[in-house]
Amino acid sequence: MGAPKQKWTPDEEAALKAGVVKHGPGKWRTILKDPQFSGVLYLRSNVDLKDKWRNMSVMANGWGSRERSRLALKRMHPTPKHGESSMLSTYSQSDDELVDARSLDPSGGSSPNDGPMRSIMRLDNLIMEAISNLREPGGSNKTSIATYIEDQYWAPPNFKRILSAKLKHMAATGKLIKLKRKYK
Amino acid sequence: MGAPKQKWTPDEEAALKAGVVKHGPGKWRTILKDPQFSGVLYLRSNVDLKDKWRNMSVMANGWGSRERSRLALKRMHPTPKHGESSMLSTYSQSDDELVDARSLDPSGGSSPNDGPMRSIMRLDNLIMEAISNLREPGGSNKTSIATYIEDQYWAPPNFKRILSAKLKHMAATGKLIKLKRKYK
DNA sequence: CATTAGGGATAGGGTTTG
DNA sequence: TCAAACCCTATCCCTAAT
Repeated sequence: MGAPKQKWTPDEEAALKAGVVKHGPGKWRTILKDPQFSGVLYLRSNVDLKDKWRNMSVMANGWGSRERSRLALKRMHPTPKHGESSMLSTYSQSDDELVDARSLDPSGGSSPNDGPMRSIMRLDNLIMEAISNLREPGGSNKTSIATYIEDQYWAPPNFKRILSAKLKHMAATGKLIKLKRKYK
Repeated sequence: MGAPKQKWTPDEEAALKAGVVKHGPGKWRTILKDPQFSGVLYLRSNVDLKDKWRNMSVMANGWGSRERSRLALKRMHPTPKHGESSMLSTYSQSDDELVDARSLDPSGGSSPNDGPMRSIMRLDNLIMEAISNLREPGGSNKTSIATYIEDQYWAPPNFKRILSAKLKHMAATGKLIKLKRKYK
């Protein structure tokens, strides 16, 4: 029914590895268009590259299940630049948790399967921990909070956007006092 | 380098639908900043809203029986041990139509069969909001309240009759005067 | 500079095949 | 049976246009 299976040759696998080294994982179309690899990989699609890389990563990860393959890659921390980020400080150490919608709804489409959700559920605590441990006079800014959390824990690639939105929401709901600049 | 996918929750989808009803499609930033929805959608960007709406619209238009039957078949494969009672409600529950978005209350939970009642219960809030925002000296009359609500939200064809009955009842029970005075 | 529309790429779950 | 290879599509990304 489907297409006949095209088994990956050692040359193709080597080219894929080299492509990931050169362009990074996730840049499948870029790798494919690179003249350095297109001669070997011209039979493959960007989706093929992604799928094959997933399989290779699984094997490299001790023959675990495919779901654990995410752990294989490490991430780099972007250099934080101090500039025009807002200063924030805690306003109450209240015990009530501000939990976002994802964690509230046990029936609605959330299985115990994805890591980002767990990260989001802990964001309030992480932010408090960051501000508390940083102990910067006048509160901590967005950048240093992000840097602290990324240094202490794994963070998803779009973590800065999530954190920014979370801080904005906490400020809007009175969880944080805005010191220097106001959001919105 | 890619992005972990943040799956849309039913609450987020409901808020987006309600936001489109209120502000119109294409007003993504406006929807996002509306306090009525920001509590649910604060993790999303205006582009996220645009993308999700596109996806939802596509599904509402050309979604045949193919996908549904495929998923239905898949359901029967694992664990053929129990009787027939497990087939009841889990699956057919999830297909809500785009057309029904107009009657959704984003702040409410998700009970399936309280549509008309919920609308009427919401009328108090809508009337209050209308009088409050109109700020007409001495309170607002029926016509201007209806105009306001119809301008801000979608209203069913018989809305004027419903509103009229509601206002009459509120006046008879003293709630209307109270509202008018409170928000004068 | 901010926002939106639209095309295109990716991530991750699911399915098929040798 | 099982994993490599392939499919599906919700979500995310990039860019032009305004």
